[in-house]
Amino acid sequence: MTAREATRRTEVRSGVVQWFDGAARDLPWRAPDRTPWGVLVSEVMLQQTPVVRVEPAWRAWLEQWPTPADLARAPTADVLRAWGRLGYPRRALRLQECARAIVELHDGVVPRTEPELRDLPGIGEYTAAAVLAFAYGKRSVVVDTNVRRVLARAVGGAALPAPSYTAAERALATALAPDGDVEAARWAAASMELGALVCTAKAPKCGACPVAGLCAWRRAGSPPDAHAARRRTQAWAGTDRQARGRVMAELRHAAEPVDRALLVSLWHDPQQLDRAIAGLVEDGLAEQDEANRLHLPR
DNA sequence: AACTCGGGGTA
DNA sequence: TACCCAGAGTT
Repeated sequence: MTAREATRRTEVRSGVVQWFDGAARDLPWRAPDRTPWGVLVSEVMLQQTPVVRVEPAWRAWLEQWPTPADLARAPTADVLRAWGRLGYPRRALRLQECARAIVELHDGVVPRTEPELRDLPGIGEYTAAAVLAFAYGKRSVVVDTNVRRVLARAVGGAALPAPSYTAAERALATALAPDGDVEAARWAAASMELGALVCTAKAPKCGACPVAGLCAWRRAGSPPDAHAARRRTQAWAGTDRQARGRVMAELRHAAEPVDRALLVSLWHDPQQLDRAIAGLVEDGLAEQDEANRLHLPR
């Protein structure tokens, strides 16, 4: 890397962080009275679910279960109902398992080291780094879909990052993270926020970008996405996932165990419905009683 | 490395 | 419609 490139990276960092001082959203999990548990809950809810949908669910969740111990002893059916339509309900299951592990292994306190966080159910590379930075203000390399896009454009000169996270991206993010705890945590929040508000996937607001003049993608003439041909979004209508979602929605609303005959009336393909139910039972999201009726786990 | 796993808002 | 969203776990 040339000295000029090193300088440019430093300017990108400082420009984004200064922008963040005036542009940061007022999110509840950033409030001064937040707890590490509140931060952890927010990060799990935000795994593939947009901020606007998480915010009300997060408020209700933290009111009902303000500590890991509270969630640990809750009926799982209540947990899955509170999760509602956030999507990927296995996350709710893992979040409760996570709370129980925190109680059992860490005396009810969210751990503050990366290995301990990574050992918790539902906590992967991103979430562990995010909790370290945002709950404890510790240096970590936080790379989510926003950061990947910001770095791909500003430093990599590409329209969008590759379909899957690469070692080169991790290395770049690691090299870019400031040395100090406070600075690294601030950079993590700022780079995510830029990706969420300005450097968006579609129609980026380059006119509002603090580092547009430094952006490698713009300097290259804003070339199109080189990976476009390899991207493929998963279908939704008629999929097993939709069938699972339909069953879960019914179980959430039902006060009593649900007869299979009722579920058949909700889905056009009985075999696919069977697969969906078997999958849900396998995942621990649903249970069958002696009369073959379905209900949420107690 | 490639899959699976929800659901809704937006263009 | 298609795309996108503060990813994790399994194969």
